[in-house]
Amino acid sequence: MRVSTRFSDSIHLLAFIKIYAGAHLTSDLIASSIETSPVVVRRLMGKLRHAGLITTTPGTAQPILAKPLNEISLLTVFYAVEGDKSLFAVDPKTNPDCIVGGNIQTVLQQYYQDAQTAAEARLAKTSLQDIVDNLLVEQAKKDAIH
Amino acid sequence: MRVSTRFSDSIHLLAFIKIYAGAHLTSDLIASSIETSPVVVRRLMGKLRHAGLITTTPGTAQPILAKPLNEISLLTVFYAVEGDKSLFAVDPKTNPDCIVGGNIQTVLQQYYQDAQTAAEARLAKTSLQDIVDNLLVEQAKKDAIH
DNA sequence: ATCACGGTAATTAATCTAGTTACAGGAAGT
DNA sequence: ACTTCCTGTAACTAGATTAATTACCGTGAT
Repeated sequence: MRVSTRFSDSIHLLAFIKIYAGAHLTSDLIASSIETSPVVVRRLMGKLRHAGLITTTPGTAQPILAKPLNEISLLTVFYAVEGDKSLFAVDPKTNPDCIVGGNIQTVLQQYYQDAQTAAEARLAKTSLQDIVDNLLVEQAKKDAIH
Repeated sequence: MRVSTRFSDSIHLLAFIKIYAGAHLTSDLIASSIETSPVVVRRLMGKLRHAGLITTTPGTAQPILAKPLNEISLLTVFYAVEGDKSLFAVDPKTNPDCIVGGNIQTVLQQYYQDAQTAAEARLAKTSLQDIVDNLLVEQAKKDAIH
């Protein structure tokens, strides 16, 4: 199953808006940082807007963060762009006339949910502000070398 | 970002071998429980064999569990069939000449790893014997009703 | 009015999964 | 030996998902 980069790109996008708040933030400029197309950026912004994380005005650049970044967790972003999609997939079509095939979904579902909840709890602990702070630290490390 | 049903099907397969140990365990029979094709079953068995979870003899039915099921965790099965594939995908191609694009992979990687480790820790806590026990309980519930 | 944008739909290309077909070879009964 | 029932794999196909692209409409500022 192919892995989506929407989640990573959305975090990228939000961090970019924060860090380059002074620039003329067009979808074109943001796309050049993510190295994707402006349409992809606008699609992501659409999902983030629906989730109430940013506000935008049609026809005008400059998306605005709707909340302070320390109030937005990675989990919030994940839900915004990926919905409540599950990390582990149950095979929905198995033989119901079999002890295994007839009950496996019920049994696996709970363990999968536990694992996913554990992962989500970690994502909930990290805010976008943490990401921005880390980005600046990493950049400072690079600058120190050169 | 979603795990294929190989993981679920492999758990199914191993549980089936245990529960129906008395039957003539051909890949055809197992496939009829998973509702897939015998070839898919044999492919999965190949991975499980390489991981040392079962032994098989070419030309002969009856795969054999290489260890007691309480010594095989869900995480072991996950690694056997999915490798160390990550649940969250970093976007590898971003603009290096940008504070965000140039450092985002490094930063996200650690948080993603934390989240994945948390999920894996949960998977490691559950053994295939737990799954089998639960399957039998669920089946008993059904039988009690009818 | 023009120009620079965002919003969104439709299409395409690449990739992954699972199902299928095909076939070589092992094991066991006759 | 021969036949039959299997496993082990490779090759191919169909479907689903993702991201990139093309295209077009509408908005807002100058």
